[in-house]
Amino acid sequence: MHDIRVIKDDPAAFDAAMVRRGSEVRASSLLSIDAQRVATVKAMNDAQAEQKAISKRIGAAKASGDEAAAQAAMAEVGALKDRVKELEDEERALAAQLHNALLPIPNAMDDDVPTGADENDNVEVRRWGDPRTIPDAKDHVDLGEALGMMDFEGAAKLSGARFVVLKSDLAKLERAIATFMLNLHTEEFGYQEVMPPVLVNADPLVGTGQLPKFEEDAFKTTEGQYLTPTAEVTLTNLVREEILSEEELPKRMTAWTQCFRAEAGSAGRDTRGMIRMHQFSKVELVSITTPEASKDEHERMTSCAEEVLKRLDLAFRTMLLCTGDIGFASARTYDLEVWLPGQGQYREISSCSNCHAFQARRMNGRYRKEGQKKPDFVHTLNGSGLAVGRTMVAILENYQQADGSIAVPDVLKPLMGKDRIERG
RNA sequence: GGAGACGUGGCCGAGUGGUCGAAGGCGCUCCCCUGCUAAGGGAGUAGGCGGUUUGUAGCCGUCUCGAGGGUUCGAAUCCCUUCGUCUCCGCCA
Repeated sequence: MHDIRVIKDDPAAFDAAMVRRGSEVRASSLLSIDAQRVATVKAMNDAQAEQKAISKRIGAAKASGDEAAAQAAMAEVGALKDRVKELEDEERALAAQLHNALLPIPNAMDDDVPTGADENDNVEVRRWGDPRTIPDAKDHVDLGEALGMMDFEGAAKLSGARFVVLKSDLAKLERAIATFMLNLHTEEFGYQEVMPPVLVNADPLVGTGQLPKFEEDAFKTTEGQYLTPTAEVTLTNLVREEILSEEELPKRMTAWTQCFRAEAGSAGRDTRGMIRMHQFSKVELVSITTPEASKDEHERMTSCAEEVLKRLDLAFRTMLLCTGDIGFASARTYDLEVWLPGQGQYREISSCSNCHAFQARRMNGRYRKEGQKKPDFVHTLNGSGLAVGRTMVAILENYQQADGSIAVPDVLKPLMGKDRIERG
């Protein structure tokens, strides 16, 4: 969410930021609501002060036994009471109107975010590893089904399309991948492991920006709660309504959770295989930092995600997303794309975003700077470290053997207890 | 799910209709005193919004005692709703 006072200070900058976003929102419409609001607040405060003063006189008169003076003052305050209530209602309505107008507005982006229309305009910033070329490479679906460990038909019977049932060593591989990632992030990078709920109220989703604009992407229960599309929601919202001390920052958290997405806008896209599921697991990274530290933290977080791919010896490239591809809440985003020999292309496996104070303002997450009285909003960052399902896809396709078996990456061998996955 | 109790400032804890944003204690900050591995004295110590202002300093107004609504000239204090916590029972992984 944007700060109306920042918009007021420099409406032209806000308008320019929205033009880059392709948003039609302009400062003038917001500022006129705010001007009404401020005028109403002023009138309301004045009326409240008057009412309060008279009420105190009544109290004093009663205390001194001057019943006549008390009655006179009570008569005086009668009309004022309605006026106060009227102004309070008006103020509340205008504040809500402004709030609701600000909520669907996307974050402003950093100046160095490249201008572009869609993912084709993203800019490659680095590349690691040699993309494997495998003769007659199979994709993960053929590999997994041939092993008898990846069952889309069984999943369809249970839950419909875009679900998968993993069995035997692939079920175990899911667990091994997640454990490897969690161990790396907690033991080497200082992230605190968290096990959050996957069912949340609406407020946290408003906080991170999934609501109100993207309601159709989420699964909602009959109780009015939502299945979380990513642990970014729960981890980030842990600082909701909090005022942290500066020493607590940066706060780094990681969680392995199931993620649920309706994929409402993706009909027909990636319908084959495990790339785009309604349910998948992901190891998420979240950092809460001071405004000064978020830029460096963004680089650090991205390198933490990259390290996972390096240790798995999976070739990847790091992309700086362009203005047309970046997410709603993000000011700057790196995507990691892993090489998939079965598909002959790089595919997104992680997305690391710096949201600045955009989410913090929505959830009122703040910190107090040492020696400073007023609290300030924290900066929030989130990244996948990594998507577990897509990592499995990458391992299957990159480590496939001519006989259809899968070599286990070195770092996963201890967790798998074997160095090859083959049909049993 | 049933019954009951409770929800106050960083923490503990008073306050059951009148100047209470709120006693007292602890913690913390600053100052003073003391010259010793401790104590004493003083001051300060929530957040939001708005105004004033060069200013995220100060000052002024207002709102907030889990949240929302109501009664009243006036509510932390009364009523309703709701969320949460605890205890007992039931159920259960």
